[in-house]
Amino acid sequence: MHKSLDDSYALFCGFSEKNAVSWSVMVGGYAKAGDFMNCFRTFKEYLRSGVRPDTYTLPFVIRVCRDTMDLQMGRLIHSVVYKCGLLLDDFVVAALVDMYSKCKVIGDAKQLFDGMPKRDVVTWTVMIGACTECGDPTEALVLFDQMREEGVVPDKVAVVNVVNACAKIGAMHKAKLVHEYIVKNKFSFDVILGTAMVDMYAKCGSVDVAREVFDGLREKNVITWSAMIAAYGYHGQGNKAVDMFPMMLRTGILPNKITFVSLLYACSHSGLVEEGKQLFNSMQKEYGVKPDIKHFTCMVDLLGRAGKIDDSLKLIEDMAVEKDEGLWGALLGACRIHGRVELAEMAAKSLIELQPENAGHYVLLSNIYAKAGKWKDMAKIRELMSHQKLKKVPGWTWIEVDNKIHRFSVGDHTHPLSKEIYEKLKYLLKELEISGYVPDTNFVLHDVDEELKLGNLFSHSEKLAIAFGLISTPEQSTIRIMKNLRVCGDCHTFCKFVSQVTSRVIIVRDANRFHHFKEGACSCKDYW
DNA sequence: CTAGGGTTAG
Repeated sequence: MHKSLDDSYALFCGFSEKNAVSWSVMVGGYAKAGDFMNCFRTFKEYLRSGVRPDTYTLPFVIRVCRDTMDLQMGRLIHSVVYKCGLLLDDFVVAALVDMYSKCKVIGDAKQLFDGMPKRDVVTWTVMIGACTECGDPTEALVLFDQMREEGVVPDKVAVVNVVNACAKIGAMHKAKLVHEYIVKNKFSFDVILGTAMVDMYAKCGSVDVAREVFDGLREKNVITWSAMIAAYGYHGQGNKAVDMFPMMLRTGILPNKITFVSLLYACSHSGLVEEGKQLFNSMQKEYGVKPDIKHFTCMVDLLGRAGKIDDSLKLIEDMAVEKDEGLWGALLGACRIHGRVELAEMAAKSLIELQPENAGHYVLLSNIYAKAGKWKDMAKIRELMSHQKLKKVPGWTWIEVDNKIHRFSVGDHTHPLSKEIYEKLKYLLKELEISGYVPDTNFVLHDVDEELKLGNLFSHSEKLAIAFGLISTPEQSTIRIMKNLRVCGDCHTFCKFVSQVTSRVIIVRDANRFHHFKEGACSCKDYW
């Protein structure tokens, strides 16, 4: 397999004097060829040879650690870096930061980064990407500002990383600033930057601006088209997503696996059952793309949401692909919508078997029991959860006001305007109740009495963020919020009423999709 | 002799 490298290695072994260059060519050669074993082996020989590893060789081995997620080896090499006195070297540190971030230990990455008095544009870029990767895009955006303050001029790759941070956090105002920056500094919209921008605007809540950017791009490839199709999907505009497909084909671009995931997702979230079936049936026959578990999951979701749960079961039984938690999750979701309690139990059991530590599965089943009034079963699930010390993932909601991102958790009192927020909420609830809003305590998973439940529900992070948005943004302006979990059923109803009573458009990005609330209705048509 | 960039389910 690595015949040519074997020859190189034989030749290399014959060198009477090996220097840093010949070592690094050999180590790097194995790394590039994906031969990790030999890469590490040669690197160890290198260390033993007494020649000091340098700024050229080390990044190769560190990148192998990143690609194999070998944190242990990564830390070992970090200690070698220290011994070689290369902790201020941009190439080496950038590689280490990248390795730590892919291994999800952002603290180690940041510590290294902070230890450098001067950092080049690549090292900054890697650090910015690391923050986004590890779930702190706010920090990524702060770093972008710091970088410029220190006089480091961002290039296109740096900007793509910032665009990604905006996309991930959904910060529309920041997104526009970054866009202005790109235009002002005359970065050309190549296909990668262009695609990242399409994705950013869509994920910041504006699928129309995403489309404008898309239309303005000179070059588009299958990734660009897939990003646009996916965007229509998660904004609930399935028809537009489906319409893009023939347009894409006409430009001579062929679909890949992800294009079909995006298309099927769009169909399932807009109730386009026939269109979805047709695409699913044609993907292998006409385009040579073999359906994998994700495509099957979309189909289970598509059929299940539409109430065709038995068809969806049939599909699961007949499929020749290994079943995973996502698949059972889709079935469970359908059971939740259509009140199929017994089948839900079966799906939940499969899910819990696969992932006994995932609290979300228990919560979903518990909510299904709650909706069906099966309190005893619900109590059993809760008991199971507390027995295993399973905690729900904490929910957060973000809102961007005055170019600052404000974050709320349930019952949060840490915001400087906390008092005003709760007063607004109280006032708002009175108004909503007059319009017919009834709080739905079924969605509260706590063993507390009704009054406490109400208090809890009242202070969900979504509601706090919306109340804050109402008091801190101009009347009539759109309110955009982002949540890390799925929006709860009561908050969904709440948003509809708020949009009605306050004449505001509210755009909510939750963990799964966008909800556009306007005049008392949601773009998801309650089909989520 | 080196480095950092875009799409996807539940």
